[in-house]
Amino acid sequence: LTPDSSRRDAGTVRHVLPVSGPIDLDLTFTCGQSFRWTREGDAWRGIVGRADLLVSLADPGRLSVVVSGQDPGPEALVRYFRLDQDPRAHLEHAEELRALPGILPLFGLRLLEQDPWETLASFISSAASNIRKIGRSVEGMAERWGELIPGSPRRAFPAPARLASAGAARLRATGLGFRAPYLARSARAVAAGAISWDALRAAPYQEARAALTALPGVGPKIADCTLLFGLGRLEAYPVDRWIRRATLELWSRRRAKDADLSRWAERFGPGRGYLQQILFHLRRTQGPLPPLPRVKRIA
DNA sequence: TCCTCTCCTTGCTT
DNA sequence: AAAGCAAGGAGAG
Repeated sequence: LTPDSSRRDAGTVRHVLPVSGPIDLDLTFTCGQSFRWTREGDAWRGIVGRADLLVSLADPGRLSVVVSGQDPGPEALVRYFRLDQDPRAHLEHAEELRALPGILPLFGLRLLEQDPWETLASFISSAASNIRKIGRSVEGMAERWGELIPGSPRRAFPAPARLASAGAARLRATGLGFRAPYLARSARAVAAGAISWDALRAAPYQEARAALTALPGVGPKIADCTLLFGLGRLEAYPVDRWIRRATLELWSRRRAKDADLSRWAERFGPGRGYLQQILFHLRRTQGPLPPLPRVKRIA
């Protein structure tokens, strides 16, 4: 335990952790990277692993985390919130975007390093859906097949084998729709050991991406989301409808395809996943974006 | 091989 | 009320 960690009452622990760089909890939890966080007054409550967390800003630069259930410990919390990294360090190659009105406050958006399986399953559920509905699906799966979390009314996200044995029909009944068979089959594959998360963390980006797209219901976009949000691969840059719109508007590229946009984004460096998340949020909340001064054309 | 089109659930919005 | 839309992917042609 750090000097700032203390036991409050039975089964509850509080950690107070220093934060490097800006942090905006509202942005971080609503931007669509994670689906189990809800606002509770000035704090945010969410499920991480087998823990129920209540997160708030204790004072400037310090994060308070009250834990029920299985305590991840301060080190794991630092990793989950990337508290030791200033998000702005990942945006060094995106100088031209500082000119965009309203972008500076978005640097408080922090990419979370989440569980890879939960991330994969969540984003398989996300195809042609929306953030609220994805949240309901994820919560529904946890309610039905997740393990109990002591001290919390909610449950952990179910392991691959649990969803595999649930089967497509029951997943469909949980609101997964046409994505249910994809998720059931991918769960079976993961439960059978078809994917090694450690190998994906270490592999070259394109290889890791190819391994994921081999799963049913996983195309380039969902593979990139899994790499970015679940495997700490900040060079992943998921291209979805919003990023497509934003990129076409900012750089006036009307005929570019998704693969072109992925390649285009390489210019934003190894931390471009951060930029993707910021552009995603910017485009959704601000509508059409003004064209930037032209620099280079998409190949 | 690559492109384009359609279909696939569901629920909320217009 | 019908149509559009929502962090897409698979399959056909």
